[in-house]
Amino acid sequence: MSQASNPEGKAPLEVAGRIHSAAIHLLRSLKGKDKMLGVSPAQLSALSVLYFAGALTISRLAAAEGVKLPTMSRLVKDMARGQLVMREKAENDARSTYISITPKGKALFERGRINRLMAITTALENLTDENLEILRKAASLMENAARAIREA
Amino acid sequence: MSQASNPEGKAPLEVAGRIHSAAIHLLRSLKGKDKMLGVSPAQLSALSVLYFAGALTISRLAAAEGVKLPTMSRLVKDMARGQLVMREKAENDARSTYISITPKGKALFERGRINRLMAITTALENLTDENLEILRKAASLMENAARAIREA
DNA sequence: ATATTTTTGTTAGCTAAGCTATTTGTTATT
DNA sequence: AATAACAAATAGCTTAGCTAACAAAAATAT
Repeated sequence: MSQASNPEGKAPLEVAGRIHSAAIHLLRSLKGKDKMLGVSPAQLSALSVLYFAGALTISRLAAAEGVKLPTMSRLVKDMARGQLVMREKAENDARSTYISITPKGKALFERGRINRLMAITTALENLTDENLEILRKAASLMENAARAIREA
Repeated sequence: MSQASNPEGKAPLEVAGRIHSAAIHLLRSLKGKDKMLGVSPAQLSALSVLYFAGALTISRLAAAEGVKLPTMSRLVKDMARGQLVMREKAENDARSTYISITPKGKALFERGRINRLMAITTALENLTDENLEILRKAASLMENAARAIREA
């Protein structure tokens, strides 16, 4: 067992609270940065999945976003109308449609992403390399935790 | 100057991306945990501000949540109908109303908070004390960054 | 003192995003 | 061949966001 004490076992709960709060506050502080893109948060979030994961069926996209299928169906319709994504029939299965991001969608997403990351980067500007390394490691731990929770 | 190299200056941008992504994924993984409370995400989030910050005017509550005043006005109306918050006239200023969380609202919020924190705690269960300490420090750095972004 | 402007909040009316239930077409199972 | 399961779309409802318009109170100017 590599773990150390945790005398009362309350440290993890306290750390959970801090990380939870920090994640909420960080994302809330960024909420305003997407305004000028003229696209909604839900659409931006779906675009992000398509950007990184590539083409997905509507069902899978809905699952990835944690929403129900009809919600994603309409979201895709709206994004397709705005030329942000395109539909492709699956060749195996006539029921499925693959959704992929268009160059226009990609460009828009990248613009928004830069806005957000620049805001964070500026806020991190004066950190030491040690602190940057702490954040890097913490990000990895948080991704693991997120996966564990998702699969629980 | 206490900072070290950052030869290309690209490390902070990369760390920003990782932290941003980790925060999104962590919160998305928790999205489902509030279902059984029977109260909406927007209401839960407003309750959380009232829980920690105490009584606030609707304007200030709206600002804290990053929404416009009419949005919060209606949200408060709905929460008041559900006995989750109560209104109190300000004695100085007849225009203002202070909103505070009720015992019922407090109990509901605490139940939801425990759900979320237990999920995270379970996911963190096998971490070493060193890693817990990394998360604790990272949370603090993220709160600072969030404040810097908010005030930018 | 009075008039004007600013602030606080509400209401109305719109759009977007979430949901469940229903329907249609397609694939898998029996 | 019949039935069950699945993918997607649509309809209809609720909630949450917005702007615009309004009322009342406070602050500021004249």
